[in-house]
Amino acid sequence: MEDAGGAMTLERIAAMAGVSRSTVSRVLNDDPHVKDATRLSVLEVVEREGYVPNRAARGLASGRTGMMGIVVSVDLAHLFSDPFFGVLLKELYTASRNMELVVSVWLLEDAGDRKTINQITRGSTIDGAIVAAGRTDDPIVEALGASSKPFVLLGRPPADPRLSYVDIDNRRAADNVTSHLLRLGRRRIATLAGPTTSIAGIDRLAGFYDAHVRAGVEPLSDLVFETDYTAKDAIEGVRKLMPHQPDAIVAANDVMALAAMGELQAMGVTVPDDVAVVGFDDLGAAARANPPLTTVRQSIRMLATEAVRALTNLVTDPSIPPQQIIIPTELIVRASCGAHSLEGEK
Amino acid sequence: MEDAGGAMTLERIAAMAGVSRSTVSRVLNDDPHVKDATRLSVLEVVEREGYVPNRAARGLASGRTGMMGIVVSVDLAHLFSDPFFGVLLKELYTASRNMELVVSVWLLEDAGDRKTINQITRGSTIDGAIVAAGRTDDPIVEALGASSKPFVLLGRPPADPRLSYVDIDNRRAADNVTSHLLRLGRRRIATLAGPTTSIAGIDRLAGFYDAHVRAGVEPLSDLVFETDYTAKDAIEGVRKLMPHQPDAIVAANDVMALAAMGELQAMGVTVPDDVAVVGFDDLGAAARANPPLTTVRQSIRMLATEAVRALTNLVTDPSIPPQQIIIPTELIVRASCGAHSLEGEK
DNA sequence: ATATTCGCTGGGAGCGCTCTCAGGAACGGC
DNA sequence: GCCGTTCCTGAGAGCGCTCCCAGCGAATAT
Repeated sequence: MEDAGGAMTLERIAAMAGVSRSTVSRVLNDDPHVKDATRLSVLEVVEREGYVPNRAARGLASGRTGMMGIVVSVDLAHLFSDPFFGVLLKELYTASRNMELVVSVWLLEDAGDRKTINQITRGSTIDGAIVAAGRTDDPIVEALGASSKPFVLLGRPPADPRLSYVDIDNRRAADNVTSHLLRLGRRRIATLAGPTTSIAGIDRLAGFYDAHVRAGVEPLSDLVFETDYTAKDAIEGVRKLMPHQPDAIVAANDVMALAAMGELQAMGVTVPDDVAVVGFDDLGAAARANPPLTTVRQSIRMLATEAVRALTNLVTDPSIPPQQIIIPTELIVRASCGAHSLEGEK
Repeated sequence: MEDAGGAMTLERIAAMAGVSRSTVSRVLNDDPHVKDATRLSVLEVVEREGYVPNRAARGLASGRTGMMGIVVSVDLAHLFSDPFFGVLLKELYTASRNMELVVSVWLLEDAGDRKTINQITRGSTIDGAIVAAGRTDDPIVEALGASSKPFVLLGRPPADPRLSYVDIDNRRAADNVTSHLLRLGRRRIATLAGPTTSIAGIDRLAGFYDAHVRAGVEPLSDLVFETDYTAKDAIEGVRKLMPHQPDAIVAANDVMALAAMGELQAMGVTVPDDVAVVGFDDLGAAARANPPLTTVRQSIRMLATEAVRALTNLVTDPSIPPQQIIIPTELIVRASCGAHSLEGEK
């Protein structure tokens, strides 16, 4: 398995297999116009030699690089404190591998980094990009929109129907979890909402209202507290909300739900008897909490798989319409909502 | 700034600037044999057009791709629960960007993933790799060693002098922090050691002993507890160690140090008066702990910068000897060691 | 004055692939 | 038996760049 003196080329593989360069190329690209016997003998040589085609040559000749960019334009401190990104990266990687794509990473620390933006949008390094942008008015989104480089956003952009994106159904999920509490008889449901600058925050709050409207319950404005998704904000929120006597709290993520439970218990409030608490994300810690946290599970794997699939479609055929995909979520009922018996409900 | 109809090429830039292809190429590659006036006028056109050279063509012609692989072969669950990797990735990215390199990511979930290993070692996708491998007998290390692809390991390999690596000085750091405790009069110092399968664990334990030997203090075998770097192990360790009456605990990382402090306090033991505690990593949480944790700070930025630099050297000139670099650490003295007054000591 | 060097520039070859086109072999229908 | 069709294969061009060599004019040496 050593290096056999200099780089292997298509031509050399062809000579070894006793066919032409073209035929080997066809085999490598799954062209059906090759006799099975020929294909097999070529593959045998390819396998034996551990031959890997030269990506640069391939890219130059075909115009496609087989590389996908993962573009991250979010506050980095914020990014890595949350295990979400690591898992997302891993799932995007796996999905890309399944599509035989190489993943390159582009971090935009400074949103106005023109040089990097230029390389992403105009450079020939990547065929397309999957973009995680904190703000949807991010310059990279605009720059990609103006270029002809295909890209897929992670997270629904505010209202631009020309963009491709993959997102979870935040609104319906928040509706479901809130409805669950209403069904259990809670009537003074508070929420630790996400920031109104994030679409996810807006959507989750909208779902919270949807549930109330459908149930014919008046949502109480005193019971809405806006946060920045942090444990600190959650604790402050609980202190501000408790005087208004909520009987349940819908937190916009698990980090806040767990912090809220802790603070409630420190205040001598029983969860879920006095106040039910539900979260969003289904972090590993949610199941281990005391009481175990009722929450919304989102499949990051599905999100990643669909994002890569959508991007591949766009790269393969740029004339197709924007790809807009919503990933369903799953309500995970545990004890913190006061309905342990319903465990397993979807 | 829109796309100006089809991809821009060297040739077109050359025509616009009124020079030849070769001259533009020289300008782009910082070749000194270009008149300043010519260089300026070419750069002006390049800038104005937002021209980005075709990476595939460049790679094909030059034999170098300008891409660096970050190869991660560690248990992924373990990986992303620790903020370390995220920070490392970010720093590696930044260092690479400074060197005009594009970063591609390769995760080896299954260490025996021959196809991926083959692409890394024999493919022409990357010029070289920076490798974070959990075990040094990882197949990817062996495969890279057998290939001619330059690579740099993050973390010292056991004893192979032919490999390039960058590591922090774990042994000296552990020595320093232990010596610090000895200097403060502690004589029954326990340690929550890392696993003996990890070089970092071995080195830190060796440093722990070094300090004792130099101080003429006999280390007590009852006071060494081997862990897997987890909070759970730390708590178990504290329970096992306390009957042997240690007056200090050296934890192999901050996660364990913090867990140990918590457990000690739950047992009614005062930190640092009864038992001093020190850690390793200087996580953000270390400074916020109560009492604030004395620990060892390692510069991940420096680690990343040096790794990229070393790899660049190897790629540029494959004939140079293996690059072996040790990054110094810094002892951060806070209150948990019982020497608050020494704050700021290096 | 001519010979030699030097600084700068242009042209040609070719990196290893893909893709189009052309053509030979095998096959069926008449 | 010939022609049209299908199946498979090979040859050629060319993707956009780098690198080497050659060549030009100007500066320096003889």
